[in-house]
Amino acid sequence: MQLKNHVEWALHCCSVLAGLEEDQRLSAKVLAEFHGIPKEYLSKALQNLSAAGIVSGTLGPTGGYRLARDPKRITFLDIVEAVEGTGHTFVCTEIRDNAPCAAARRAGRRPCAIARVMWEADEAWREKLRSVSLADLMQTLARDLPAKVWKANVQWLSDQRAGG
Amino acid sequence: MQLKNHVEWALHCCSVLAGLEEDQRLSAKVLAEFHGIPKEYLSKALQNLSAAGIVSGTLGPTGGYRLARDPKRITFLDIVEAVEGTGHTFVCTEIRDNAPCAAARRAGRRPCAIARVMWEADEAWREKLRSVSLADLMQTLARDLPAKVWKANVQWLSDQRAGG
DNA sequence: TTCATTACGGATATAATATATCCGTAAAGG
DNA sequence: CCTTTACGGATATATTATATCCGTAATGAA
Repeated sequence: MQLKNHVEWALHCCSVLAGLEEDQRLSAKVLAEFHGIPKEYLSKALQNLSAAGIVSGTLGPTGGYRLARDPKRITFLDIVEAVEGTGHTFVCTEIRDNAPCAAARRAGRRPCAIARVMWEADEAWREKLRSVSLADLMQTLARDLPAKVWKANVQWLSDQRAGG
Repeated sequence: MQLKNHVEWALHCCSVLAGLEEDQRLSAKVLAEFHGIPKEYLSKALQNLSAAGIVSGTLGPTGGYRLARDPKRITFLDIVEAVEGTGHTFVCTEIRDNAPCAAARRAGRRPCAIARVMWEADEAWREKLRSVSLADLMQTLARDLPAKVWKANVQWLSDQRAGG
């Protein structure tokens, strides 16, 4: 069981967008080149983020993406669910009902006890992702990344827009 | 991202095995029939459980599976990992290094800040699964299941062995 | 206007994984 | 000796992930 690489891409793109000035935008092309990933496929992830209201995309030569709201109010879970969906990792197919001796009385019954535990684990996972915002990540990155590297990135990104 | 159905099957099989008397065993065939699932494919899951030391399989006409140790000492995580593997749901491909302007200094560095958060969420998921034992599940089932249903199941299972 | 650039979305192709079946082997019991 | 069993390898099919391609409409610049 693995998350799709869209999740990794989306998280990194959001962290880059979070470092932008208020009126700046980055195109899918630049984001793809910066991360060394295929542009067309990345676009799908960005469109998911857009549909989820996490980023906002605008058309035209000066268009591109920016965050749709304050990084404090964007959680890891928001981003992950936007590209990966909101389903449980565990899908209960109610095989308890398949027993040849099983009573066929399924109405109004509690969910399978096994599924309940698995879903609680899913919720613990979600709760952790819900507890970390994009702003939190930026703070961590500010500590982790050498200022030199940070600056080089910012420079390169703004060059892309300038150079055309 | 979904767990494979082997996880559901393995959990249900273990819960059935946990209800057995000390010297009883159940064959893959009976377990498959009881759950209405394909025997050959279920066998793969049971063999994984066996390799992980969760169940013990014996050959011959009276052979089959039983739990390899006390249900108190078998956790949901043990079972899930036996069939699903122990990998993280989030795989970090270090795309931060793909930036055209990135310094190529990867040695001795902390893991990516994004990956760290995602892995903490994975750990929260695992911790929850680690906290619930097969014995806990049996207690829940004892409360959930009407005595009548429970008895019918036990009866059917022992009939399989008797009837040949 | 005209043109280049962009997000967006549908259609399609390819690779990887999940799901499943089949069969041979060795062990164990009747 | 025969049946039943776990076990493991090989193979087939279905589903999903990954990726590409192209048409459309919007936007800004020349």
